[in-house]
Amino acid sequence: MSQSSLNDIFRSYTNKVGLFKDKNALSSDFTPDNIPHREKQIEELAHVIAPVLRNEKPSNIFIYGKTGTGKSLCIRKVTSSLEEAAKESGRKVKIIYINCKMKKISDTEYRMLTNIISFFGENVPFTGLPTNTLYQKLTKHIENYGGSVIFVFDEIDALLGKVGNEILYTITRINQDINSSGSKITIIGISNKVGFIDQLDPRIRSSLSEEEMVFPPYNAQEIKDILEARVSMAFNENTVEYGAIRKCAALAAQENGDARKALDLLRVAAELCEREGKTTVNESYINKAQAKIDKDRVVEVVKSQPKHSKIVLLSMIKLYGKSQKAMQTGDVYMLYEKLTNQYGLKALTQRRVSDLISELDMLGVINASIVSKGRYGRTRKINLQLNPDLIKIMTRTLAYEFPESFLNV
DNA sequence: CTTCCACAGGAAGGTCTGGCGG
DNA sequence: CCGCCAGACCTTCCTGTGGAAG
Repeated sequence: MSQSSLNDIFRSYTNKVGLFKDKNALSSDFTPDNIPHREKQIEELAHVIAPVLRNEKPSNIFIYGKTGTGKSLCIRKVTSSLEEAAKESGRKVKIIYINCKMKKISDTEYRMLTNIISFFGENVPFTGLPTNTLYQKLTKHIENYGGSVIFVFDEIDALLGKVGNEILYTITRINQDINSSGSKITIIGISNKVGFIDQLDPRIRSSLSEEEMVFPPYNAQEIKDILEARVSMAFNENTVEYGAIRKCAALAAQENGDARKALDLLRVAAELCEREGKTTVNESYINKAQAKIDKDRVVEVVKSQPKHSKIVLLSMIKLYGKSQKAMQTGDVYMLYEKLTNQYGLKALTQRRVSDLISELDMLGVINASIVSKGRYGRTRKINLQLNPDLIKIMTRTLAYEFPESFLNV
């Protein structure tokens, strides 16, 4: 690229009035003053936790709703105004908001506890101590606090199994143990899996769902309202065509009424548009944005996979390249073994590879389902229903790490 | 109806890393 | 320095299973 064209790029940025007025308004952690179509839920939530202001213990709440239905947003809104109200009336209220899905931060029992304790101002070593010690520390902190402590566990379904049961059970038990100290604990659980509550330990289940709330998916009309409100905040006037908004809403409504998705689409579309130097976002950019989001996600995931997982994926791409049709675990494993040998690596067991395959499935890189072929066994049918473009990109991503000869087997 | 394939996927345990406190 | 701990990542061993073929 010549120097002058580089100058052009920068000049065009400074001279032109951009599309965006405040891009922040499209980000997923932006809390607008007004949350459309959630007035009822917000009111109900407020009623449930209001007793805090009278030093009474509110019911625990369990909130269910699909991704992008405004659960976290409403909770954030309600808890922050509760904090304000508490400050005015001199009540002690502490909100402990934990997103359980945060990798490396709150996805294990130990890390979760570290995270919670940090809300009380103590920094615990991120490894090394026995969990027991952490539980003791936490109990002490809550006892000493002498006010209302509200735990918000967002995406609580991410800690299914032992981790979740252990933590939730202990926290509910702390509540009973410290009755005398004046501290009160309330738990708000947020999940996007319907069946989550049934998979919990019965002792926790009843206590967690004293109060239940459902956030229904937004329909296309509602998403359109949301988008319009945000568009006027985020963009300069007359930069987004109505058709683009409609398209966005339609796409997002298809995907379980996910408003976050709609906002992402719009943001990416506008970024693409801006990059091309155009001044109005129209429908075609929404389509491009959709494709870009999908592509970026897959590429990102593939890049961050560990080596063996990449080789497994490579095996699948090669098999797919040959036959263009679905394959099964055994086929993939055979090729995988061959490849690892060539690379001078020790192959993992089939048991492990089976897990890697199902991980790739969950990450949406491949599409696998269990099928029974009667006499010919029961296995995973693996499909790479990716477009050729994506397969090319994946191969290139993988080729970056493996020698050329390796790729042409 | 039974058989039997080709795995799925649970359980338990091993090994390694990074880090604690004494 | 030691012994201990949590967690990531694997292996070993295992039981379970949908449905075409016989």
